[in-house]
Amino acid sequence: MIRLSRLTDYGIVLMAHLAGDASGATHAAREVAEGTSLPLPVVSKILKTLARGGLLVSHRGAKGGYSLARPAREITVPEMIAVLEGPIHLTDCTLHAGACAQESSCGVREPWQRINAVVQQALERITLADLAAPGAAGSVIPLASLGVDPEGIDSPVS
Amino acid sequence: MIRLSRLTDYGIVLMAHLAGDASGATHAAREVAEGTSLPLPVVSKILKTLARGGLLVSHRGAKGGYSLARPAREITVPEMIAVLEGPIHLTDCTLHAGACAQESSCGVREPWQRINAVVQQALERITLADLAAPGAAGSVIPLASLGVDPEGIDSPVS
DNA sequence: TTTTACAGGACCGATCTGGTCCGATATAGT
DNA sequence: ACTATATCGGACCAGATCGGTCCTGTAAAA
Repeated sequence: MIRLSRLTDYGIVLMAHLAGDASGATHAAREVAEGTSLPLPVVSKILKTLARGGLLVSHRGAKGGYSLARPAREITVPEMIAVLEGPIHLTDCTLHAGACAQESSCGVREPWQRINAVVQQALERITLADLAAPGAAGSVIPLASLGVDPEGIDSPVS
Repeated sequence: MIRLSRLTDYGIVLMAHLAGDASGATHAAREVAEGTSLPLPVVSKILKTLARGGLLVSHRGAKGGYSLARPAREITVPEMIAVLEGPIHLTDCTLHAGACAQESSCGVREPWQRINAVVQQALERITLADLAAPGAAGSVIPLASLGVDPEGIDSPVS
């Protein structure tokens, strides 16, 4: 369903949670787990992945924990996705050539590359800061900058 | 990886193959399988799904086969995806509320709904006809209409 | 009536995902 | 120095999903 895995979903929620504080202080995994009502082992695992991917910095030992490696405004959605589950590519053939037996006759491969890029770019304009907005609701995401008319969201494309 | 399943990928290739002829004639599963170099059982299974979803019309019996239910220009990518693997929703919580324990505090849910819509809309502007272009290459997909500058595809977003 | 070809399943193996747990290591405080 | 805390890195497992095959029934054409 063009979906991302639940772990990735959780990961972004965790990132948003950390960005929500924004005091720059470190937060232990346990603390984040309680704050998000997610099981500690899962949270721990995901935070480790995010730290290894360079989106979080970790501090070991007592009073240790995680904090954002960069300001929330500079961390994009596809970046998080890439760290959590690899680079975005809708189909196999967008990644490596030769997977399809008849690249010559199919003519679909090249268009997919572009579609892929379009999705990637659309997501790239959304930063963690957009997701971490406390009250949420309303114009959190600058839809206009995505080249999409907000009014048209619910209506079919002509 | 924000990917769609291989079956879906195949399905779109098959649709493109059928759209490539455009004489409106019916094509048997075997014929399509040979034309795309894909195993017959797989092709058969996918074509059945597409027919059940209303994107293809089937003709049984001798000289039977499949043909497009509508002109290629009127069949969009998300439509095909929806038939092949259900509606597009990036995360669980975009589909049904209550899956997340703390919808109040997380503030991520609502933004995701919008992101989802953005991706959906971006894909909706691409029709089967765009994918079926014979020679392919070049400006098959009207990137301009997607609100994306073609020159920026390979360069990072500022 | 025979042949062709779709309809609708059941079915299975392989892979991936979600989730848990463990020992090792590094830091802060006493 | 010692202890408590908390990340690091990996192994590990059950369950779900996915890709793929096959079989029986039914409709249409020759």
